[in-house]
Amino acid sequence: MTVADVAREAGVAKATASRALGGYGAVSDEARDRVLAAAEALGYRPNELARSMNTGKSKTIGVVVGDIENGYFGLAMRGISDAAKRAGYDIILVNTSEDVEAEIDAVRLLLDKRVDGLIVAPASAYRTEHLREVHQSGHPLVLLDRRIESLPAVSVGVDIAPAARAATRALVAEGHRRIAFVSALGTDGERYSGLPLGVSSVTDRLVGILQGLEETGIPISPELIRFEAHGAEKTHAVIADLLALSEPPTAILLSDSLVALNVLLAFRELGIKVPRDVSVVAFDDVDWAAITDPPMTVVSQPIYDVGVTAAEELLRLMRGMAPDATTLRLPAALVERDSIGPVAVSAQ
Amino acid sequence: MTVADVAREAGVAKATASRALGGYGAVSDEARDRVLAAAEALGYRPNELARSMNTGKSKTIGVVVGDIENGYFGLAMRGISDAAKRAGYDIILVNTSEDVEAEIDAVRLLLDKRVDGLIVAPASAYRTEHLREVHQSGHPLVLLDRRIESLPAVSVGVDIAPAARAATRALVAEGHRRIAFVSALGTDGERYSGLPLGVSSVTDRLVGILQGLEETGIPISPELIRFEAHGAEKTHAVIADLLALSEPPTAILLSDSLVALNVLLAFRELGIKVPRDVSVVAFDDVDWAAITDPPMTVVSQPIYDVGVTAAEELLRLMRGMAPDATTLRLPAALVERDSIGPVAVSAQ
DNA sequence: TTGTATGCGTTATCAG
DNA sequence: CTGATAACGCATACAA
Repeated sequence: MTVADVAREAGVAKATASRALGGYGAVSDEARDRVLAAAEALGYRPNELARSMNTGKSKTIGVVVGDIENGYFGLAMRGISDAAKRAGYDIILVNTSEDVEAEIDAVRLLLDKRVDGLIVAPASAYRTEHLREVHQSGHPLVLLDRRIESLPAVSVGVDIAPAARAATRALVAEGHRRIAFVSALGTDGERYSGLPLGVSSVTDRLVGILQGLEETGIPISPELIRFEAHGAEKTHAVIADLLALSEPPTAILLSDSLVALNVLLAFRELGIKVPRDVSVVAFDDVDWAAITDPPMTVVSQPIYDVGVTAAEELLRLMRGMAPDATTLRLPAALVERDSIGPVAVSAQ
Repeated sequence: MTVADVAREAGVAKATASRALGGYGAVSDEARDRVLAAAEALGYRPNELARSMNTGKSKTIGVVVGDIENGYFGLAMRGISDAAKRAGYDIILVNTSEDVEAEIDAVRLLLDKRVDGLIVAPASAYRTEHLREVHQSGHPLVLLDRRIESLPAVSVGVDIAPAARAATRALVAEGHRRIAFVSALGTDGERYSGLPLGVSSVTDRLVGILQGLEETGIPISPELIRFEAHGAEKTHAVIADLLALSEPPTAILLSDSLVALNVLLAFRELGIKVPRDVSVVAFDDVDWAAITDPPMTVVSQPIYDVGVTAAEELLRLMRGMAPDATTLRLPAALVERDSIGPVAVSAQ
């Protein structure tokens, strides 16, 4: 069933049928009625591919994320999806497994499929030529969660540093001076040797933490800043290593909910009690944070809204409007529950 | 940059350039080299929309789920995505918020965009005309997680009944005779009045449970079968109601991980201890199940594999091959941890 | 092996 | 307001 069929059935020209069906141009009421009736009768459905071809618009946006299985992106995805749907857009979702090569391919393929815009959570802050090309060639692009300093594209994420600072100060207020940070970020085995890191959202956490430390006059100990904690085993090793230090941490900040989960698992295996032995604060107020023992103090992030905002900014860009700002950060907040306690006597 | 540009640059006809670029038909090595070089020089990228238009294939599959934010679908999505990518397919993801109308629209729109196939987790077992149409019109369709009795389309899910039966028997083995089942399924306020339910995956759980009960000679108590437990408040109400019964349950089976979370939350508020006061088994071995207090006994489901299998079955269908089977069920397993205990003395 | 001409289903242009 | 006709970018039957 094509427009031609409908036109013939309605006794009008293709152009008229097309106008009536597409709801544009000028069509007499009578002609429109005949066309619509014919379309209904024939069960006509437009071929969106053909339509896209000469409008140049596909009513589709591409979303490229590292791990859709991760609750963080799942929720952001939901926000993107809801906002996009409201505007009549569909979403092509590509999961890169945090692999830059896969990201490069994905971006190219999505452009080949003529998506109207792109939302990308960049896997790396270093390999960014492909995104720069996209941006410079005028394709609407919004960076999700992570920003790239050298790329003036719009980025939408969470203003995490202030909350990280607040979390750190909350720890210091309970007497903690040996405060560790554990992240799953891949650093090719290298130890911490200064900012920035490869992923801005992790950098921002650390920036806030270091600021909180400095303000309270606590010296920064590079040996307490740890990466590569992905997976239960590696995380267990990182925690065991940290605890074996001559001056072990009395508090640990956990970079994301997956790290938090693995750390709690390691604690259980090692017989560590929170907050008796170690105090803990995790980034991201995941749903299960309230049922851990004890309920976990966390930095809550408006992830769904980040998704909504990212999509809305992209829509602005696609309409040719100026973005609200080149870097949009939504506020995070410290949600105090019971995983912070005073420093254990034996550790003081 | 179009094929025409490349052809001109390479000094060949459009058709030759098209063949060289598309990697089909017969092209001399020399011509191919010239075309590829020209394409490279001009930065040519194919317009996949145009390509799709006359091949009839879009290399895209549509996936329609109720809630991408839900870890279950997030993981299944990952499986689908991985399998699809291996075969060179992209995915258009639509979230329906478990709304049938949204599902109907989504299916129609995806077809308009000429997806090559569809994977749908049906929101309802009753409103299925749209899916029947899709199937009957010959479009490759795979049902995810939930099957529809009257629809002979391929469905891929988990063989949950045997595991539900095993879970029930494990409960009975510890002396439980008052065993409840709590689900988030919407039933318009109606109480349980027989099978099947609106969602086959929930029906299957109940079938297994009832079977386990019958086999062990325990009478079925309709008042212990509860629905509508979605959200923390409603779940709290359901639990409070259950516990206020003259003969309250000593064990509860939780239909999914979200229900489990809300029930644990309600327990905490009500001062109920697991398994001292109530024993618990939850469906779906969500990542945090191992860190609850105590670690939770669960029915583990191979969700990622369900996603992979669904995508692979769809690929078979799209290739015109017969499906492996019309109903594919992957095995579930009872993972025993510590949330099942003997019946409390006061309740016996 | 290569080139020519035509079709895919729309929208857009321009007379009428 | 309507109709014929030309794009859109590519694939493909057919001829050379």
